[in-house]
Amino acid sequence: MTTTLEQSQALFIRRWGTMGSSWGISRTMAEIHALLYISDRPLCTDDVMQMLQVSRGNASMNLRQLLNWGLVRRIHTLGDRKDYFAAETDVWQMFQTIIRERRRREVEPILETIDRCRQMVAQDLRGARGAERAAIETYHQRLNELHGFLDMMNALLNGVLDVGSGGVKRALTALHKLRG
Amino acid sequence: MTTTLEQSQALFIRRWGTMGSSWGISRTMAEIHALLYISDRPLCTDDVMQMLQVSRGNASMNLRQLLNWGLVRRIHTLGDRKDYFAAETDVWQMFQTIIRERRRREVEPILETIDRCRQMVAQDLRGARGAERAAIETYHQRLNELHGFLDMMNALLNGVLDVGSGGVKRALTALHKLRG
DNA sequence: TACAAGTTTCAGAAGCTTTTGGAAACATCG
DNA sequence: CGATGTTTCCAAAAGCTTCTGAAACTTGTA
Repeated sequence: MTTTLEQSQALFIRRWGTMGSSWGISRTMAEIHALLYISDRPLCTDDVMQMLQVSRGNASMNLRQLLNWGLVRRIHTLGDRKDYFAAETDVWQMFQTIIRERRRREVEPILETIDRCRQMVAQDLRGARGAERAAIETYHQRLNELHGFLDMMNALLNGVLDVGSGGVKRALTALHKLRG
Repeated sequence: MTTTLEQSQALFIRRWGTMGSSWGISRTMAEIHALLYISDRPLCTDDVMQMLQVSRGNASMNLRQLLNWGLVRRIHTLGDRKDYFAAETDVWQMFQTIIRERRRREVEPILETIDRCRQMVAQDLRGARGAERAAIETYHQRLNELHGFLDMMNALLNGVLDVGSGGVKRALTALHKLRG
């Protein structure tokens, strides 16, 4: 027999998994995260295997990845040798963790690459003439714009993380009042 | 012979492609976008094929996808039957487009699912007792928190999109002064 | 030390996504 | 209309990612 609760949870887990895959997170990893997030008690590897119908290896790999990200923590119970796992339940904390991870993996490498690309053409800019020069100038300028934008977004994100959920709420009501 | 400019551009294109794949955008699509973004003139399908070494079908498919997203536009030149393509070069505009697309595809479905999941267990909450009730309550509350958070982020994003790059810059300097 | 319970690793299998290349559809011009 | 050049579609192939299951490993216990 399947209860309404179980059906509802399965639906949520599936959706979270789908969303994960369009975010570069493996479906199973996202599903495990969803499962732990909505569970009212820590779960062990066998629980995960049984509830999501995945192999032991798979469950183990993805649990470790979640620990790596800092989205899930291990829980030891006295007198039980099994590892149990629980998800971070503070959504704001979760958000911070995800942002930091993604920034480290995605924004920083692109900023480094842009720097490197700019350096590579910097010398050529002197000395070049005509069409070649125009091409270099356009390229250089586009790189600058992109870099500037990413820097700004980084700063904005830092601001948001610093002021926290309360700060964002206050900022939003202020913004709302400003335009009536 | 490969110029420094070409090497630098190839590097940027590769990196943008890599980044794309961890964003749910196919590598080729991201590479084509990068190519058009840094080019100082519109390019045709053959240019793309030649420069990125991809097949005609592939180039065509991905160009269409970019048109769909609104990141690239078609350019017709008088006296030339070929289609030419140019990327949106205003980074802020680009950002808006990407945010809107991703929100439509990712945030909205999850909000709908959460609503649906909440409705499914709402009735069960009356009538349930003991452990079953505790499980439902926890689940319901976690869904609420997540929903609230996503709503707030949506509002913040709307705010950012509304005030534009100037507004964000002003907000950031204000924030910076506040804390000395 | 041997054993039991639990966890991690990894090579191969399965499944999914992307790419190719050719055929069909489409558009334009004389 | 037919010739010509361009774009789109699609089925098969390639490539990549994820998953499985069994073996290796770790840790605690007697």
